[in-house]
Amino acid sequence: MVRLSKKVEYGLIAIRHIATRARGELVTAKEVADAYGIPYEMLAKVLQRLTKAGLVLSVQGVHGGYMLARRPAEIPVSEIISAIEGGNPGIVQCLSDSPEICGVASTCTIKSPLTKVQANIERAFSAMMLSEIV
Amino acid sequence: MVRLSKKVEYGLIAIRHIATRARGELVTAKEVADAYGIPYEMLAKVLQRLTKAGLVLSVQGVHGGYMLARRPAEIPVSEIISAIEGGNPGIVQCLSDSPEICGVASTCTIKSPLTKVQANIERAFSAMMLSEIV
DNA sequence: GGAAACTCCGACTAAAACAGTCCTATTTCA
DNA sequence: TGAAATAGGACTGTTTTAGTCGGAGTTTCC
Repeated sequence: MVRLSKKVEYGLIAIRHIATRARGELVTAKEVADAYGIPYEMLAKVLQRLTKAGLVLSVQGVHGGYMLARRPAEIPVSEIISAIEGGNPGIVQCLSDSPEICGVASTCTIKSPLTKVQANIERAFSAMMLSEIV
Repeated sequence: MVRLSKKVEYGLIAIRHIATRARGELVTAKEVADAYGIPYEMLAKVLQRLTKAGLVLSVQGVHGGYMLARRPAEIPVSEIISAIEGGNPGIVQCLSDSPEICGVASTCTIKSPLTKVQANIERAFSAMMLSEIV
């Protein structure tokens, strides 16, 4: 029906793992990759995106690693997902950010009803905080 | 965030179009394709799947076409989607029908929390009936 | 009975997205 | 300086998606 990408899956596992640690403690990408059998380079890139989005903080150098930027109760799952996936493509092309290149645009009849469904889905992800999955 | 395929989009447009007609009146795939600028052969295949799933009835022959098998208020959008997309692949591979080939399966920590989110999404689609989008 | 109009069906191709890999900086610390 | 870590670009193979093609089966009309 709907499907999250592997990257999102990995990202959720990783950020949850980080969340289980004491606040301020650093966790390396390698540790997470080893713990769950996730390809290291893939995971590294996912964590970089989470860093860019301001969800986790990174420390470079030999004793570096990642830590949460906020408390788990303040991080909605929806934000994790959109940080990894990039934009916010709608449930249907029509509903995405990008201007209408829908093809059926002018005659599209299902756009407005689907807006409601989309809002429901987003609410489902927004309502769930990281703290709920640790 | 989540995205429906073009086929689903076309299917929704088509079945909605059919639903606007008088009960029992036949609508051809060509009519729908022309009306919305949808590739004919693609739409035909989508309608075939809807037929197989028992959502619409098809009549062959020169004055054939499609009509709804039930009243719009009795057709949930979720059923339309899964009729077109086939199985019901979960929000994450772990949650799909197929037995675990997840890779991280044994150590996967996010599976159970996501089950709730998935249930919410399915509810969002199940709650909306075809009659609500005509 | 034959042609036309339509549905039905499966195989095929092209393009895009996804998952994963590789390689190289850059930063930090011992 | 070298090891360990993040940062990030480029690349490849696989899968999914969108769309096409060709043909077969049905019904209706003449």
